[in-house]
Amino acid sequence: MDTLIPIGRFSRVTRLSVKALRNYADAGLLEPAWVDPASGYRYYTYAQATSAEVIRVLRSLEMPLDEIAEVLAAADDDVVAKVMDRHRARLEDRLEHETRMLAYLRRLIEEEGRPMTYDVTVKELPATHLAVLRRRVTADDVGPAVAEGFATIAAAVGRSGAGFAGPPTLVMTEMVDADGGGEGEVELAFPTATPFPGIGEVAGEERPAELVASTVHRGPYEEVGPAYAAVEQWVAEHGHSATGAPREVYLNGPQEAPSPADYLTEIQFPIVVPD
Amino acid sequence: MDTLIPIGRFSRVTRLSVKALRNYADAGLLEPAWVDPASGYRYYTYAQATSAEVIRVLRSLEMPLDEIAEVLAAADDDVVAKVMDRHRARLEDRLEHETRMLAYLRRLIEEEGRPMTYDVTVKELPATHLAVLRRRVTADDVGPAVAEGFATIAAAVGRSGAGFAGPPTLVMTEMVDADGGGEGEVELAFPTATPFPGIGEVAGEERPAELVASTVHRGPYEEVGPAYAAVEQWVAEHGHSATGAPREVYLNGPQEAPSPADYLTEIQFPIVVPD
DNA sequence: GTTGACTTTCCCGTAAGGGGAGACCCCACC
DNA sequence: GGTGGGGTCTCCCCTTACGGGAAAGTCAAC
Repeated sequence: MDTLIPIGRFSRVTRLSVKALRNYADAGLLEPAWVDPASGYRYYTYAQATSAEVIRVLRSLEMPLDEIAEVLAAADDDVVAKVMDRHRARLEDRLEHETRMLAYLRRLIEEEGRPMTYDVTVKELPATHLAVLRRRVTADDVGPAVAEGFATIAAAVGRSGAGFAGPPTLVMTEMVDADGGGEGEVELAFPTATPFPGIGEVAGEERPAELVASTVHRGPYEEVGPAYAAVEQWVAEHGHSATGAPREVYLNGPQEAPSPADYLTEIQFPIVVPD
Repeated sequence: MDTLIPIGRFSRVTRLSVKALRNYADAGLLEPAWVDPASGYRYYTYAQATSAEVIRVLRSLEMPLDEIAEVLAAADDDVVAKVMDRHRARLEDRLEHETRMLAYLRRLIEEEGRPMTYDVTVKELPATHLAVLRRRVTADDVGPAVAEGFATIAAAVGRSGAGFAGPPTLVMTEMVDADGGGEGEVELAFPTATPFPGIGEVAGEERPAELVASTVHRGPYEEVGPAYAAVEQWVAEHGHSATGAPREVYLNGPQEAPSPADYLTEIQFPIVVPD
C-alpha cells in the first residue's frame, strides 16, 4: 500500500525515464511521496503510478507541463473536462490547418511560387481618424485574438458614435511566427467618420494622408504571402521606396464571404515616389 | 529582378522575423543572394521570396529544418511529394493517436486509475533459445520500428530453420519517451525451438529458466500502463522482489486480433521469491 | 558631418528533458 | 564488519528554432 520504491523501480513501473521523473518532481507535477533528507533519494508509492500514467498520456498529447499541473491539481471533473476539450480543439484546429497548408504547398511548389498574379496599383489614401487597439498575440491564436480585438474596437466605436468609415486594418509591428508561442505585436484599427475619443484600451489616433502601393489577395489568409512579395517587388521595380510596415485591410470577412476562398485582403505598403 | 534588398525589408516581404532569416541562412536553408564581405550585411532578391514562403508553410506544419532543407534541395518533384506524404501520414497518425488518448484519459480520470483489474500470477519460465535483435528507436515511430524488427527476426529464424517456439517478446532496456525524438534501446526476441545461430544483426542467445510475475492486458497497447503498476505492486505486496527489466509478450497482433481492443499483451517481471 | 535607423555578432534563455561526470548511497554477500 | 556493484544524487552542457538584448559597426538621408 504505502510501500516506498526508489526512482529506478518507479521508472520501470511507469515507463517514464528517471530524468523525466526528476523533472516532474522539480516542476511540482509528481512529487515523491518521501525524500530521504540525508541522501536526497526520492521514494514513490504505487498509488502515484496513476498520476504518472495521466502525465504520460498528456505528455504524449504534447500538453505543456504547466497545463498538466492544472489538470492534476483540479479535483474538479469539470475543470479537467474543460482543459481536455480545449486541448482537443487545439489538436483539431491544427489538423485542419495542416491539411490546408499541405494543399497550398503543393500548388506553391508546382506553380513555382506564382499561384496568383497580382495587379499592383498606387493610390493616395486621405487622412483619416482611427480607433486603434494594440495587442500582443501568440502565433497559435492569431485568428481568435484578432477577431476578438476587432470586436472590441467595433463595440467601442459603436458606443462612441464616431461611425465606421471603412473596413478594419491590421499592421504587424513585430513578426509573429515561430512555434514556441512566438509573440508579436499587432496594431488593429477601424477608420472612423469623426475623431474617436478613446475608450478603454482602444485609442483614438489620426493617420495623415499617404501614398500606398496596394494589391488585393483573394483566398485564404494563410496564402497571402505571395501578395506581399508582389507588391514589394513592384515597388522596387518602379523606383519607389517603401517607407514603413505594410498594412492589411480586410475587405470582407467570415460574415460576408461564403468561404475562405473568397476572402479579400488588401495589402498596402506605404511608399514615397521620387520626384 | 535581381534587386538586392537588406534583411529587414526581406523580413517584411516574407513575414519571417529577422532572427529566423538569419537562422535559415546559417542552416543553409535560405542563403542570402549576396553577403557584403566588408560589412557582413545579408542581401536577398525577390526571387527568394518563394523559397521563404515554402519555408513558412513547412514550418507552420512543424517540419524540422533539416527536412525542409531536403525539400528545398530536391529539384525532383517526386522527392517533394514523398516527403510531404510522409509528413502528412505523420500528422494523421498523430491525430488518431490523440483521439484515442483523449478517450483513454477520460476513462483513466473517471475511474481513478483502475480501468481494469489484473490477475497476477507467478510462473516459472523454462530456459529457452532466443533470436534477438537490439534496436534504437525514437518515440514517434516505435510502432513501425518494432513491427519491422520482428519481421526481420522472423525472416532470419525462418531461413535458419531453428523453428518458432512462442510469441515475440520485447524488453525496453532504456526508456523511450519525451517528444523531441527521445531515443531508447529495445530488445526484440523470438523464442526458437533449437539454438539460433545468428544471422546478420539477429543474434542467437540463451535465456536461463526464471521465475516471473505476470499478467495479461487486453486492449490497445497504449493503455498497458496500469498493468505494469498492477504487477509491480503485486510483487511488492507478496514480499517478492523484482530483479530486472520487465518483458512484454505479444500474445496476438494485428494479424490475429480483429481490433486493438482485443490485443493481448503479457507483462512479465522477473522476480526472486525469498526462502 | 551627423543623426537615426538598420544590421552585425555574441551571449543568454526558452521546454522538456538526454548524456555524461563525479560523488554518494544502499544492500546483498562474504 | 567490510566490500563490491549497481542505484542515485547533483551539476553542467547539449538539443530545436528561434527571441531578447548588448555593444559595435554600417547605411543613407539631411
